Amino acid sequence: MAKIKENSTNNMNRKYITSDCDLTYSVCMVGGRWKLIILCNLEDGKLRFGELKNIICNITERMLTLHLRELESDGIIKRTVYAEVPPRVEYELTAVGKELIPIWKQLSEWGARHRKLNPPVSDHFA
Amino acid sequence: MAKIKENSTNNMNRKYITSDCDLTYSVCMVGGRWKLIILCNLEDGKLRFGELKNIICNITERMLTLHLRELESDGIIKRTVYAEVPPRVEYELTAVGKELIPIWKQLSEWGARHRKLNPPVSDHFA
DNA sequence: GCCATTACTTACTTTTTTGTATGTACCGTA
DNA sequence: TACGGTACATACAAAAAAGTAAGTAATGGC
Repeated sequence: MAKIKENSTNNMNRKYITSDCDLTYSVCMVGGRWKLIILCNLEDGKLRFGELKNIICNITERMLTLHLRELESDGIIKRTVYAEVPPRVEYELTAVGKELIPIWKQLSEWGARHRKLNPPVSDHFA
Repeated sequence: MAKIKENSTNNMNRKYITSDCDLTYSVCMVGGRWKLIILCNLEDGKLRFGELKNIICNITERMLTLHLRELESDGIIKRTVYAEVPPRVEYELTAVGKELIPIWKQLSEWGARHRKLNPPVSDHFA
C-alpha cells in the first residue's frame, strides 16, 4: 500500500504470480480491504470523497485515500478535482472499471449462495 | 492466515465488510497470494500435494498447506487422504468451487485486456 | 537398524497492510 | 482575523500475511 521492498521474496513472488496468471492479477487489483465496497458504491455514478466516507462507515480517511489512489492509478476509477474552496473531488468508474460490473455481480451471487451453503465455521471469517 | 486477534479493529472491520458485501466476501475467500493459482491448476482434475508444489514453482510447503487448508475449510476444494505410506493426498474442486470457473475465466479475460490497456506504471505492480 | 519418500508441523523472522492521531491548504464568511 | 468545511498528508503503531528453516511420522526396501 505504501512502500514496498523492491526485492523481497514477498514482492518477487507477487510479481511472478501476477505476471503468470491474469486471474491473480485481476484479483490483486481489487483485493484491498475496502476496494470492492468503494467500487460497488460507484456503480450508480459519481461520488465525492466525503460521500464515500459517509457511506462506508468504519473506513478511515487514510484508507479511503490510499485505496482510491490505487484504483485510480490502476485505471479502474477516474478522479476529478474541481478548483473550488473548499475542495470538491469526484470519483467515478472508468470504462475499464465498468467492464467489471457484470463480473462482480456474478461473484457477488456466488458469494451469497456460498454463504448459505457454507455458513462460516473457520474463524478466519467468523 | 494463522492466528488472528479476535477483537482488533482490523478483524472487526473484516467481519463488518464481508458480512455487508457478498462481493468482498467472495474475493476474500480467494484473495490469498497463491489461492487462485492453486484453483486454476485444479480446474482439470485432481492433483496431489507434491504435484501442486512442483507446478507452482516458488511456493513453499507451508504456504501451500495453509492455502489448501483454508480453501478446504471454505468448501472450495476437497481433500482426500489415502491410507498409504508414504502418504498420498489429493485435492480437487468441490461443486461450489467449480461454480467459480466461469467467473474466473471472465475475470481472467478482463485482466488480460486490462493489462494491455494499462501496462503497469505504479510500482505496486511493476 | 538405516534410509528414502510424502505431506505435512512448528517456531520464528520479515514484509506488507491496516489503523490512529494529528496537521495542512484553501478561501469565503462572520 | 479567527473559523469552518473539504480533501487530503504525514508519522507512527498494531496486526496480519508471507517467508525461512528445521523438524516429524509412517513404513517398505536395503
